[in-house]
Amino acid sequence: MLRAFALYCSTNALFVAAGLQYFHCEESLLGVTTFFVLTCFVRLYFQVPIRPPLKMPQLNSGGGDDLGANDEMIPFKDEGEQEEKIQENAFTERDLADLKSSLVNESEISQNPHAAADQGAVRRSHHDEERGYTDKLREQSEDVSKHQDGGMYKTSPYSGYPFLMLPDPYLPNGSMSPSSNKVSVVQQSHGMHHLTSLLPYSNDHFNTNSPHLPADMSQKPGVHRPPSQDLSGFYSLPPGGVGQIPSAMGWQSQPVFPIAPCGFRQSYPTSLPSSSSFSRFSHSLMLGPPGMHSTGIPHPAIVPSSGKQEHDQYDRNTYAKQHQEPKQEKEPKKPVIKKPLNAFMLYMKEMRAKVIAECTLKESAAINQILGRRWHALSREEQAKYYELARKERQLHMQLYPSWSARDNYGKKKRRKREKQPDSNSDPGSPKKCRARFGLNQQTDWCGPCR
DNA sequence: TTGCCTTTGAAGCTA
DNA sequence: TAGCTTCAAAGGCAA
Repeated sequence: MLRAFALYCSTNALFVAAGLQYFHCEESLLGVTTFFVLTCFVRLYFQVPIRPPLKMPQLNSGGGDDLGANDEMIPFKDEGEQEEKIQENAFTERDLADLKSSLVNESEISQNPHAAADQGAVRRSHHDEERGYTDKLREQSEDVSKHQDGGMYKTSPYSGYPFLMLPDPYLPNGSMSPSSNKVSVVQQSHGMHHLTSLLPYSNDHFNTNSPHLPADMSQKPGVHRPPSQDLSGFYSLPPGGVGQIPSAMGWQSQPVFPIAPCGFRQSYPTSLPSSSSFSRFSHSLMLGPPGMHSTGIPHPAIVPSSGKQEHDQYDRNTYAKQHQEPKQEKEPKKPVIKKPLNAFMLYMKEMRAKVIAECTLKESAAINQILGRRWHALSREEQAKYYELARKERQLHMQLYPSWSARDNYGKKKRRKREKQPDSNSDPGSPKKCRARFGLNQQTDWCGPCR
């Protein structure tokens, strides 16, 4: 029995030493140590399970008696069986190391299981939350790498984007920053010459408080008001309007805007210098009849009622044909007033040529996809410029065509009923829906989560 | 020849 | 009021 006790103590020297250290701070060290050693022996020798402590024994807790030193156990070793015990001891040390390791893991988990679970949940939630963004990021990064767009792309707005953005502070009092007052519409395509025009929106013209504009911008549609002199220079009068356009404002006398290469319509100068400026003038319109209102004032929103292709054909040939074929005079087609362009359309007009040049793409569907992603990648300020331009366009359009309604053009395209497809309006994740979900202003508030 | 594709936003319509 | 539809630009493509 005693021999077995000595043997066990020698083979479990580390364990016993650890137990001694565990109680080394006690006053009655000798009694506690003796009791602990005996208890350990009795428990382990008779295979009574010992519950490991939740906390690891504090080794070398600093100062005090080093009662836990291994040499304390030397008297228990049986020197005659030392070699045999060495191997055993090594084995038990490995077991003890495993036990310590398991205790460490258990301790770490048990110390704050909720925190660990929360951390995991947060990670999962964060991961799920960012998954959509990362998908977009991946798309964008692919797009960036694909198109080698060094300057156009910015750091992804998805990263670190606040979940709920504050209301968009852009355009306080309806005005923009001086830089945003003019939007560069540089179009460069396929090595052609630069086609640079500006949209020098003048606050004098577009500020609702401007004396140039009628005070009652919200006038009832259908009530014609003679347009202001400034506006008459770039927007034709409403069909049937009583206003007369000065002959000097005819297209022949207008400064010619450069013709966009590759058939691209030139981005129109939305801004209006007080003397002579246009809004949404395309090169085709500059050629004459296509956008020519009956008054002789060209306007990009006015196109032949037969549609785009006829419009394009009109651009190229109709002017000459019109002089050769007087038939058209017999059947004057009612001009169609197009919808004012929204912010994204303005952006597309500006950036399309650049994307085409960069990506050597021609299909508008693919280009528009790229532009759509780039649109979302734009900063708030950059998008705000286009929102402001679009807003002014609508104001101007409303001014010049007070009786016009978007309904007027319904059915003009004769579009077939499409199959149900997720679009921007039906997509719950679309910026429009997202703004509505968060109670944000549809035009001015930024929709962060949708970026 | 004409509509589709593809994008976002504005406006109109409907329930 | 929410949800849906249409149109605005653009050019290749298919029927």
